[in-house]
Amino acid sequence: MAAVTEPKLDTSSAQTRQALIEAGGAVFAEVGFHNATVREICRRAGANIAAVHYHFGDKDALYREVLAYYQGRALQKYPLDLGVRPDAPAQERLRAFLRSFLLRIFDHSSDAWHGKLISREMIDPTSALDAIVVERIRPQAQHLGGIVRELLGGDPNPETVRLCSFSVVSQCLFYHHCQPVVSRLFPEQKFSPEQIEKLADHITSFSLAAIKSCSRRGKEAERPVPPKKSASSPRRPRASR
Amino acid sequence: MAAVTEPKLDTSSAQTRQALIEAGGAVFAEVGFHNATVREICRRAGANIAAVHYHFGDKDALYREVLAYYQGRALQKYPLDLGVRPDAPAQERLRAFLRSFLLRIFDHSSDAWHGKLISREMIDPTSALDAIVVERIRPQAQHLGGIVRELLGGDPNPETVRLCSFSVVSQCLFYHHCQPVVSRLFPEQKFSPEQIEKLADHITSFSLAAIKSCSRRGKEAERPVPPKKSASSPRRPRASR
DNA sequence: TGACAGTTCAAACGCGTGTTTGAATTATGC
DNA sequence: GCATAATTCAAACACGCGTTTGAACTGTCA
Repeated sequence: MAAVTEPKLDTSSAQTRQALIEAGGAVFAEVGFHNATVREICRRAGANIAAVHYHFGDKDALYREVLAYYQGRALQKYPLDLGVRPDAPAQERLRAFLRSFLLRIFDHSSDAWHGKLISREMIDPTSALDAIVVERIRPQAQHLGGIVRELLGGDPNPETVRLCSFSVVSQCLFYHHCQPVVSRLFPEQKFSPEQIEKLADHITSFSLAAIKSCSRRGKEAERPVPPKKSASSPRRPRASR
Repeated sequence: MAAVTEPKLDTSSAQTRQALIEAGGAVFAEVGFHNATVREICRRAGANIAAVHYHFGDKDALYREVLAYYQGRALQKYPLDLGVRPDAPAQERLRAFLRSFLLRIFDHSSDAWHGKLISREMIDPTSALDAIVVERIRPQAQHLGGIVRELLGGDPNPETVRLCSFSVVSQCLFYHHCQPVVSRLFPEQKFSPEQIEKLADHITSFSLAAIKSCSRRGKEAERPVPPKKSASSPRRPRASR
């Protein structure tokens, strides 16, 4: 209806191609690659079933195209550092990383589908996961690892860095992976922008306190005491077998 | 071959029924309900394709049966408290809860399939999820919530309890949901029993330190200061937008 | 206007799925 | 031992999937 005056803003071919990518992003993000059907994608794109074959070749090729397309947009909208300079304090960079992660997870606009696609790859991997790990996840892991290493201070054990990084990032991934459960357990829970900021606050302070304690514990064995006022010695509970 | 002397230890019908449940547990746990095929389950059970229909009715009914069967076994092998008394210190109970959770996740014996089945339900829910939330997840959430509430001390904000519980449990779920990624990022990482204990140690101390800090922060606003030596005021970083 | 390439369309193909069938086989009870 | 029920089996059915097809449509240039 709206396209009467300018029947070809772009070539009609490019339009359907774009519509397929966007509909594909939506469907793949919602139900995953395996459960997504070409018919549903074409229906949402307003295109014929054969359009996927004509424009991309097959479903796999469309999926790769969708992944590549949203990779660029997601990184553009939510860079890892969210505008915080790399020489900013590690605490600030951690908070920026976590906010970026959460915003990506809870963003329901089309720009955020990439994060959901990747989360789905983690659980039901396709052949595209190997490339995703190298191109997207490894850089994120190194980025976070750098922050954690600085927070731990000194020359921390690589395994400690890894464990702490996992502990941090897992708190974000939880809200994406387990949304069906969370919404059933706490139906009243809404994820408004303010709630997301509270969530980022919580995860940031939760993680900072924990990492500080890891740092302290790790150093106890080697050095006298880090330059802190007076930390109450953290007890390490052990289940009495 | 071994069953020559006693061709019917049980009725042969009950045997195939049991074989189907166990094969179903394996296949459902490996690839999820949607991707599991009746043919593969029957092949592993050494049964005919029609056996599922004959003994259970359809694939959905078999799935529910599998879920119910392993529910009992998993709770028996890995109770929430792992033998730690409910009047034990909260720190000890937290560690028991986390060890139980991790052991369930990394246990590759058939007793542990239930945990994997539930984890899969979280991500790709079937109609069975509602019952699972009520029967399994809610009790776990309440169990953990009780521990966290005690660790926070006083009369903590329910939202704080929820956020901390999520932060704790997410660190365990991560290792189940993201194993494909973890194994690609760190191929050398193995999850031996000793590694799992180290992991439980890490998550326990990480969480304990973080919860303590939450407790401190939450009380600052209302009461003078909790009975602690002298806590260095935790700064809350904010990204300077 | 008319040939032509680019694009869309409804229909169908081949395949794998869960399910069903009716005969063959095995166990059970008199 | 034999009729009867319970169980297993190979084969097929109905359906949805990704993919392919050949005709119909659309816009372009001479």
